[in-house]
Amino acid sequence: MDDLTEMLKGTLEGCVLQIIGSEETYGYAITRRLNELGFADVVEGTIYTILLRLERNGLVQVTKRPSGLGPPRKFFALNDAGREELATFWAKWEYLSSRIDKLKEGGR
Amino acid sequence: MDDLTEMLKGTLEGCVLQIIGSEETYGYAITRRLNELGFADVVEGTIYTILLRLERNGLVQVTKRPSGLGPPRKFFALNDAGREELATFWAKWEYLSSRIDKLKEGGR
DNA sequence: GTCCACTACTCCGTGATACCGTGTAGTGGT
DNA sequence: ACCACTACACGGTATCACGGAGTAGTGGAC
Repeated sequence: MDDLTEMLKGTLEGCVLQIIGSEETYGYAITRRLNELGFADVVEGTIYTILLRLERNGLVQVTKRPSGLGPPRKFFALNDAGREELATFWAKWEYLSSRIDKLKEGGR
Repeated sequence: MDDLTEMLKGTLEGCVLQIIGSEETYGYAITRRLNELGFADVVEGTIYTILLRLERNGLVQVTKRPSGLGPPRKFFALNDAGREELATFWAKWEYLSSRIDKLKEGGR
């Protein structure tokens, strides 16, 4: 699938929130997970900027743990604000995707 | 629904293409149509920049016609390149929305 | 007959976001 | 010693939707 960059704007952050919400994890693993899920072109740099933003916005709780396999990992977990943000994201996604699907169906 | 701005990136242009593809129309009417369809906060300025971009990228055929109700209207219709771009857009949308829905369902 | 509302188009600057390339580090295998 | 893989960080770039302001044309209210 060719370039999805623009379409990912606004949704990729939500995807990261969802992944963090389902289990405490770290940047490198999140990137691999997204790649597996079909977001093939997403690279680490992108995920790290998103994680830094989540941290800055107070949506996650961060814990640094040694890895035994490379440098220490920064584990991310959602806090209450993060869970709320995730719910908002899904509400927006439902809203948007329903409108667009309607438009596709001939949309009157 | 609160701010969808970021989520619309990359999709709004496709929506405009779809509307133009279903009937030859002009900027002001496209904006009203989108508002009706639930894209409530989309404003004229946004649509005009998209229309200028479509024109610049050679995806539309433009015809100016007098209105009898205000200034003349610029009618837009898809050309072959535009129809191709529209098909690409829907393919991307299908791809992306299926991945995201899968992620939402617990996505492993 | 002057003001206002509605239609219709244009331009410019702003902010948010994903991407890219590069760099730094730690561990383990050959 | 070198290389591959893991893991994080940073700085610059392009794209896009938005906001605001401006310009025009028509017709109705008073």
